[in-house]
Amino acid sequence: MTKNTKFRTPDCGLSKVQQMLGGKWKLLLLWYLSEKPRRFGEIRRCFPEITEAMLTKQLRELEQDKLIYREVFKVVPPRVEYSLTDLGSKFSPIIEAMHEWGEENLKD
Amino acid sequence: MTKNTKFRTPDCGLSKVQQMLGGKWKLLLLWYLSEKPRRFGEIRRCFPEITEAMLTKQLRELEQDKLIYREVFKVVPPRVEYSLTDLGSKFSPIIEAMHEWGEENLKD
DNA sequence: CAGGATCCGCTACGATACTG
DNA sequence: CAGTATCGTAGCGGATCCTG
Repeated sequence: MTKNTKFRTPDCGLSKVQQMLGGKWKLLLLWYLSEKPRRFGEIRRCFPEITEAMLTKQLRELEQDKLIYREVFKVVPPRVEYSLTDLGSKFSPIIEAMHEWGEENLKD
Repeated sequence: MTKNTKFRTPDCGLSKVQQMLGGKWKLLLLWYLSEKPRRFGEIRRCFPEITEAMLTKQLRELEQDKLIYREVFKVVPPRVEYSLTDLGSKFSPIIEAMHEWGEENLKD
């Protein structure tokens, strides 16, 4: 490689990844959903620090980016389940690796 | 696992990772430095979209987090070289994986 | 139960000018 | 060459209240 065009920013895949997963809770949410599908309430209870508004927003963004799937059951009371898409599933090993790296190396 | 304490936020390794690498340019910079050590000017020229102030800030943060090493040569004109630390090197396969995932799956 | 609607502060990001 | 020093801004993240 003579020119390092591969690092030029906007069209680089890595940049897109960062934009998609830059949100403060995105990685945590994806990681949580990688275990198994979850209902809104479950997620909320698992991450009490996130406000409902914020949680909704992040979930919607992940949905728009095709990382998670949102299934609405037409029942009363309402039931909504979030799960990883294929795309999201393909990413979860990376999240797992990031977590391991953090656990092993970030023991301040 | 009966309780999902592993997802509880603040003490989770994944959260720390996100805080460390959440910066808009951090991943790109680490990736660039994973090729080989670079001087400040080289980095700047490779990422003309980053202002000098921003670049300096991000590099300093990466340095504080022990991901990169900053070596100052006492010469005129000044020469400063940035390189990955062992910690940073251990993370670069993950960056590579993120990039590949992006390239393969984000072709909108 | 699973959200939507507002409002708002902070700080991450950036533009510009200057320096050892 | 490799930075600092200031200042300005947008939007992310959050608090709070409301609804199908």
